[in-house]
Amino acid sequence: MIEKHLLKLRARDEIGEAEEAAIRGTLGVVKTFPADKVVIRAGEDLTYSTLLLEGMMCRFKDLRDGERQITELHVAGDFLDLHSFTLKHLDHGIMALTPCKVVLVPHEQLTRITEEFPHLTRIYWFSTNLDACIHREWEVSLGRRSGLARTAHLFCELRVRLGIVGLADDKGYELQLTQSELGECLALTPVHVNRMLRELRERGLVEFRGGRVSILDYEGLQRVAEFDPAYLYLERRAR
Amino acid sequence: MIEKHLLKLRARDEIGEAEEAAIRGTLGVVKTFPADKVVIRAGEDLTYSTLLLEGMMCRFKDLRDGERQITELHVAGDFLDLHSFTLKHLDHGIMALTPCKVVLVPHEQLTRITEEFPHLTRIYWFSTNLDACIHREWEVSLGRRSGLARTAHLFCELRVRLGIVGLADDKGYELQLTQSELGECLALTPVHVNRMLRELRERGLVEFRGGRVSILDYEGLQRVAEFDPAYLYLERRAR
DNA sequence: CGGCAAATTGAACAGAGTCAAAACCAGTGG
DNA sequence: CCACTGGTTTTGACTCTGTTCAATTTGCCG
Repeated sequence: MIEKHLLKLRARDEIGEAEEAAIRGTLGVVKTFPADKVVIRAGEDLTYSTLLLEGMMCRFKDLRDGERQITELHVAGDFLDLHSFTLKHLDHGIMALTPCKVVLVPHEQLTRITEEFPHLTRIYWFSTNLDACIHREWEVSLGRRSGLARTAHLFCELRVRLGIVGLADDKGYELQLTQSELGECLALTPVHVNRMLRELRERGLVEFRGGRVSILDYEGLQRVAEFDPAYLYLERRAR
Repeated sequence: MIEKHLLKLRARDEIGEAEEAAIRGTLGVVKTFPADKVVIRAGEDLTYSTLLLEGMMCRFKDLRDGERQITELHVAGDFLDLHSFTLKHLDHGIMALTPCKVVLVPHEQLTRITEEFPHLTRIYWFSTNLDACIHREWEVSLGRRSGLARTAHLFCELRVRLGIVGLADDKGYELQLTQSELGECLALTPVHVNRMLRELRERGLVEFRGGRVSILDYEGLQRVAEFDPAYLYLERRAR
């Protein structure tokens, strides 16, 4: 059930037998959500964290005028709100972008981990820091990259992150998002997203169509995006 | 020496005597840096974290064409790179914006904390999650807010964060940044920053001049910025 | 007093937004 | 089986926020 989660953790650090067992011991109820369902509302009290097993979710913040900024995409294997363990409630919402399956992890279980498994604690701490790395990279995208580069960059990021959990290869990956939703990630209007997708397609870099990203020229795509995967910390560190 | 750091922590949680002593026990060498000095380079191996005692620093990422995005500002009392404890090296640089004083905290001391002080560990984990909250809010600013609102929002954020450590009041606060540096935070050109500052001044909201932010109408400023301090988690949580 | 970075202002330009319309596509019900 | 519906995608024309380029002014400091 948590194979993808373990793949993600083990891409960066070693997880021993006892630690894996400890992780399995924290798992609670399994739940499913339909697409577009808001799973966690900003501000609500949380006593558990949520591990994404299948599907894609996102963190988002709404503005007064109805605009929405998606601040991070989540793929299978990600903890959606491990940070709620320390924050107790979130400053943002979390919603399903596709039908999703999750498993809940009660905070008291995580407290137990912090008291009995210091190394595993550091791994989970790392995991929330990795989210922060992604946020920073998105700040750079939103602040400095052109619409085209921004779009390309997102496709590169997903190529890597989905690749870690076996959901992407050099050919591409499934991505069930609308162009509007892409726009909510990229801070572009749906109209402009469409233009950027056409441009990337006409340049022979990627094609996004029918819920699938087809990578035509990964090298070229990375060049347009100025993509450097260093921020995703793919090296395995010794324990 | 670390009064401001304790003020920051205690604004959100209780710190007991033993914990305070433990924190003091982690402190290593004190260092000073002149303005504009890059203190930590992206990618370099780190074996200590750095606590800012005086001055202002920032996290930044450079792009190929020489552009720079500042992804977070740091004020006295902040850990600049507590996340380096789990990341081992940073995906971004850290530089001084003003003359600064810091104290180094060796990672082995932090490891000791994680092994002996679970509650304090959670507080520091929270602290890195708070940085992520700030990153998310900046994503919203960079993605969705107009130049004017973005500028106003930054002034509001600093009013709150500097206020916590006693460096700001309702009148305003010291801010030794150039308009170019503000532009690197806001992803605006220096020329446009200047125009936004004029607009804010002419509207009677804030005045930024001679290294000082003078708040003329905080209510109005928050309204323009759509500023909601919830993302800074000012409530104290019970232990 | 001179030098130089920072701040300021104006004018032309461009990337992305807005508005509007058409094409496409999947699901629904007669 | 097919017309209808509503959401999504696509394209064009016009607008606007913020950039670029260029020149001037201000202010600090040796």
